[in-house]
Amino acid sequence: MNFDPLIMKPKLTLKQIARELDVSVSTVSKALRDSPEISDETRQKIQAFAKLYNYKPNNIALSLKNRRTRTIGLVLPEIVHDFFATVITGVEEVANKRGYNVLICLSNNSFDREVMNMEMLANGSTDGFILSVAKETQQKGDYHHLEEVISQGMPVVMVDRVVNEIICDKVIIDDSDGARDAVQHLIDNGCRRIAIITTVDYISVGKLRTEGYLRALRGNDIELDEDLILKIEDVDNSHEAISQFLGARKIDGVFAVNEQFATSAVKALLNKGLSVPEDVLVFSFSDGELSRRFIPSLSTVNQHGADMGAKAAELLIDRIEKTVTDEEYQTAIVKTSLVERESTQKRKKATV
Amino acid sequence: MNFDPLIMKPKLTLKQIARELDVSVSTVSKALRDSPEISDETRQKIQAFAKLYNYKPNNIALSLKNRRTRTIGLVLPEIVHDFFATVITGVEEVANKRGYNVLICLSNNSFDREVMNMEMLANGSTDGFILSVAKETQQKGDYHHLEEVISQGMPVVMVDRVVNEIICDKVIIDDSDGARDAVQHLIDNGCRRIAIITTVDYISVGKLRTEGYLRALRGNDIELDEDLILKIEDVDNSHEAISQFLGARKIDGVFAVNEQFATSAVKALLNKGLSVPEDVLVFSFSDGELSRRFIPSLSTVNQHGADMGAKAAELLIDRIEKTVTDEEYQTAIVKTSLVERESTQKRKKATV
DNA sequence: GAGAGGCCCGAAAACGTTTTCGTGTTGAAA
DNA sequence: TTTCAACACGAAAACGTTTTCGGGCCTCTC
Repeated sequence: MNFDPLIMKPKLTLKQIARELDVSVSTVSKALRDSPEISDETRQKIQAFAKLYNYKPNNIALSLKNRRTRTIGLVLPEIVHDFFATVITGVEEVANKRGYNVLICLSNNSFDREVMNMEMLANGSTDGFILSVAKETQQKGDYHHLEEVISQGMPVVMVDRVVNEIICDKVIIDDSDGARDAVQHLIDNGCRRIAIITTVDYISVGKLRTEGYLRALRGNDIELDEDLILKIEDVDNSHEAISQFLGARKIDGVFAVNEQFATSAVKALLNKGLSVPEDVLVFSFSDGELSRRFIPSLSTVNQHGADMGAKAAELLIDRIEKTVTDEEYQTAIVKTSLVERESTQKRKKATV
Repeated sequence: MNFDPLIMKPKLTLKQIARELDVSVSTVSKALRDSPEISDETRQKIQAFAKLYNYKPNNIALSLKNRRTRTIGLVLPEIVHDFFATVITGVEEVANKRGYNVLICLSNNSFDREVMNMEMLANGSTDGFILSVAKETQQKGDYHHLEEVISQGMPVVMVDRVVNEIICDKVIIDDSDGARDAVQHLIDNGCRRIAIITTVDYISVGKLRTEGYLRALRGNDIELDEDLILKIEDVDNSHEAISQFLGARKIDGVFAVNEQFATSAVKALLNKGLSVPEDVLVFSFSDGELSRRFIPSLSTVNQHGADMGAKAAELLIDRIEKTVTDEEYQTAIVKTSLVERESTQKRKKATV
């Protein structure tokens, strides 16, 4: 079936139906919406015609008229890591269920692109935003673009990487508790010299996870050794740093705040002649494909990204559809859960 | 800064500027677009005002007027696997560069959701589609929704999972060649009994990769052993099947058509007491985080997903912006490339 | 002083909807 | 026969733009 201009059938409009059936546009519109103003006869005629030619109202016209687009903007720093991918899945699912589309923009962790994207979408394309702020934005601390859209009356929900200075709905996980639980698990399994591989402090979640690590140590009266803390600035070139760090220290456990750090750690330990989990236990954050498939499979703190995305979409759409906006902004905390796998089980079982 | 209704400043419109400056709406519009019809004085006054209050035209109104949305719809089967994530990145990048937004919908490999999504977006939300068809759609062979949007004059570009029955622009990789090269590489490194772990044939890319495998064998006069071919139906529960398959056969090489199969294969081999790459070489398809981070890191056929997405976006936007549509539809083939890593290097080097 | 022409600007239509309001016709009640 | 309600439908405005067209006023020229 080649593309033949002759059989092109452009979208049907109310006006065309009206002309065809020799009624007015208003009559067609009302008939299709089952208005009692229209007689049964006319209504059935119009509905039959519309169905036959598969009429669907034009979304853009509806958006303009109703001044709402039934579209939500999702702005993410990146997408290649499983966590954000699952967030998208969650957002998409409830958005679709509630009749919304999802416009996705990637900031690539760049402040400028984040601002650009939001300005682009704020001009009518979107009824609200779900946002996980770019690394660079957190570093700069410049949030004028957020204040801007909020002051225009657009609801914003922040996910995971939130900024406290902005008042809006938020969805986060108990980063600190999750980290504490993970480290506690290491301690329970006999670890005493536990290294942490984390991010620099301006990344909110990195800072919180570091806190959790510290709390776990304190809670078990293990003296903090600052020398066992590695803060990574540049994630992309982290492997070398991790390798050197672990190579020079004697430890029995590693807590890494993401899968990348964790796998680098395992590799470094193997190169050093140690084995995981026999010599060193490794616990990771962010449960993704990588952790599941890795050998040894990695114990992780599951962030339930899909749940977070779903919750964020619910909050946003509720906010969009509320006429009265008197409800307090809330911060939903999605519970993490520990997923125990081979990397923390001393007696290595061949789990599949 | 709490959200205060009092400092709400809703979006500025031409009408408001006009009223404020005591001119007509048309004058404002022309002034902002630097029309020569407007005197310097008025123009500067209006532009200054617009800039001061940060006027931005409403996208929806523009879309309605121009009957184009500058938005492209991207419909994908899934997103948690790196390949599609990189495709998104590529699409997003050139779309943004050329002033387009990207509406993403996930079909979750479901036919119904694919149809729903496309119908939703086709009603004016989108100027065209980039699509990778759902598994279920390929299985059913029902493409009426594609014919539908195409007959309405919306350009469609298919990526990776294409269907030959539909005439439109396509972006694919040389699946068969890539697979052949990978298997050739195994042969060159001494493999003779090479197993393939692939998908069922209705998945277009799986079938093509299987073809490449067969071609490589033929090209080297290696007799085909049907018993070394494993076709997986259910990806999610594939590990058990792979484990049994490899456990019962004597081989010296494995070619897997995706990262999941490859990692399962490595695990199964290890459980069997074999080591990779010393005893068995493993080559995978789809170069993602998993292959890079795995131990041993996996040799893969890199699909260059970002390039594919970028190319698809270019094709689509060209098609959208062409007034004359006489150009032939083209199928762009993005070259794959082999990435050699530890899983096929007999002398295991500690690459980082 | 009158016509011509150029300069600026406004009115209106259009994109595709929905909704309010008005109006003509019909039937029945007075 | 008149009046009034119910009924069925159409006209028009509105959402926020852009663009075409027309017109008023000034200046120049003869």
